[in-house]
Amino acid sequence: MASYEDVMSLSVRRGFLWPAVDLYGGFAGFYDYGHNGTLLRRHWEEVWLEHFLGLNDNYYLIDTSTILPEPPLKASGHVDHFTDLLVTCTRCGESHRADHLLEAATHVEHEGLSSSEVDAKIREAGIRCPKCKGELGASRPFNMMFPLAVGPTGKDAAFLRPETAQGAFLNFRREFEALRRRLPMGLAIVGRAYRNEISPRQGTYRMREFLQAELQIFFDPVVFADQVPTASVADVPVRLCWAAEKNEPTAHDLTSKELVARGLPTWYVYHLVQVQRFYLEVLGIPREHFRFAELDAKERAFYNKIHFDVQVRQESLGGFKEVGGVHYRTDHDLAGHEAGSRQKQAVTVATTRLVPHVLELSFGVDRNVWALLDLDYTPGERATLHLPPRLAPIGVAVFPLVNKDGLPERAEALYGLLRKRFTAFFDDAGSIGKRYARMDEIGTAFCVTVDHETLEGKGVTLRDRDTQKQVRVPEGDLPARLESLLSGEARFEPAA
RNA sequence: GCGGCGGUAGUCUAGCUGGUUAGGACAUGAGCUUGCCAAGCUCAUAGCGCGGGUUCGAAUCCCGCCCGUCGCACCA
Repeated sequence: MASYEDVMSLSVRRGFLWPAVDLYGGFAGFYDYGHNGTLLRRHWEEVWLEHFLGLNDNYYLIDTSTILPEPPLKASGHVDHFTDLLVTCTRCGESHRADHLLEAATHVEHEGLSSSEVDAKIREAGIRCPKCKGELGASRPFNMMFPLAVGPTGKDAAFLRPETAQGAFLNFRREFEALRRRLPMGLAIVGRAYRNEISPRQGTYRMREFLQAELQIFFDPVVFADQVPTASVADVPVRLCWAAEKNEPTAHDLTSKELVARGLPTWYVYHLVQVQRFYLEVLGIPREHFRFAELDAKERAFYNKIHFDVQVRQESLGGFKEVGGVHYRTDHDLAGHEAGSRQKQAVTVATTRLVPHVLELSFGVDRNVWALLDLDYTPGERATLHLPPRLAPIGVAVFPLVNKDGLPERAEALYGLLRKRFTAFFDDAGSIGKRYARMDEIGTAFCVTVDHETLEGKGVTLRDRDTQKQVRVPEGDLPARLESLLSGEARFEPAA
C-alpha cells in the first residue's frame, strides 16, 4: 500500500506516468505514460487478453474507430443521456442540473427537453435556487462527450467515443458472419475513450482521455447458462457487498450457489468468478482488497439490468475504488442500433431467431495500472514494487559484479542473448547493491549477475526480488528457468 | 463549475514578517574505487508553475491564469 504522494513520486521518478503537457503547466484530465509505465500497461493488457479471451474459443480482439458520428450515439442513448442541461443561479453562482430541479419540483420525469422548453418549465413552476433562493439563469447544455467538426463543412455532428463498447455493437453483424454465426461470441476492444469530466482528479482515476479494456459477450439468454461451465464454480466464494453497504469498507464471501439462490443468473455469477480470478490469481490482488459492489437501480446506467462494480481498495485513493464493471446490458444496444440504423440485428442460431443479449466485462486500464502501483509499492528504505513478475516492466536485469576482468563483456554478451526472449535490462553503473535496489523499485523480479565464477564456467547468480535470495544457475539453463519463473509456472526456490 | 489550502532542481524539502551567490538530502552523469545488496572519494548537471502589478529591489506582497489537493456538485 502506498499513499497518493508515494505513487506519484515513484511514477514520476521511475518513468511510469505523469501529468500530460506538464512542460506547459499541465492539462487537467490527461496523463502520459513513460517507458516503464508503457511496458507495465502493455503487460497488463497482455494478461487481460490471455485471461478473458481464454474464456471461450469464440472470443476475439477487434479494433474500432474512436470517432463516431451522431446517429449511432443517438441510438445508443448517449446523445440524450450524456447531455445534461445546467442552470446557474444568478445570485450564488451555483450550478444545478435542470432535470433534477424539475423532477424535485414537479415529481415528473423530464427527459429530452430542449433548453428553451426547460427554461419555460422552470419559470412556470417558479423554481428558484435550492441553495440561496436566488433567481436561476438560462439553461445551457453540458455534454460529457467531446464534439468534433468532421470534414470541411463540419456540419455533421460527430464525437469522440465515450466508451469503446459501441465499436463492438456496431461491428456485431460483420463479426457474426465472419465468425460463422455462433453464439456466444465475444468481441474485446482495448482502446481509448473520452469524456469531458467536470472535475478530473485523483491521478489516473478520473481522466478525460482514458484506456478501456472491454469484452462484450453476445449470447442467447435462454441457453447461455448451459454453455458456460457453471457447475465448476458453484462452491467458489465470491467477495462482494450489496448496494446498501457500498459506502462501508466491508465485503462478504458468498458462494456462487448462494448468489444464484438470491436470483442472479448462473452465467452472470460464473463471470463474476472469472473476473475475481483475474484479480486475485493473475494480478495478485490481496483478497481483502478486492470486492464486487452492487449498484441499485438508481445508480445503474440506463442500459444495465444487473450491475456490479469491480472495486480495489487503495490507500492512495482513500478506500475501495471502481476499476471495472460486470454489466448485463440485455439487448438494449443491438435493439437500439436496429432501430437507429434500420438494419436488422436479429440473427438465427440453430432454430432460434433472436437479438442477442450482451454481457459486458469492462475495465479501466489506467485505473488498474494505478491500483497495481498502489498495492504493490512499499516505499521506504528498501523501496520495492512487488508486481507479479510477468507484469513488471523489466523481466530480467543483467549485471557484471564489477567492471573489470572481462566481466562487463561477458555480462553484455549474456544480456544480448536474453533480450531476444525477454524484456531485459543491462546495467554496469554504480555498485551492485545500487543496481539491485533500482530494479526492486521498478518491480524487476529477477536479476542475473556475472561474477568471477562465471568465467570458470560455474554459471551465474539469479536473484529474487522479494526474498533477495540467490541461486547459481548454469548459463545454458537460464532462458528456460526465466521462462517458467516469469510465466508463473515455477516459483523461485533458493535451495534449487 | 463553486469554496478552502497549496505550487522552490528528477524527488523530498529549507527559505515566504521583501535585499540569501536560493541552502540541504536523496537521485542523476563522469572519473577513481568496488569481489553480491542504495559503501566511499572527487567533480559535474539541474530549481522559485505562467503572466502582470507594487517596490530602488519580489521565491517572498497584490491581481489574473494554469496545475494540484480537500469539501460540495458531477460521475450517463
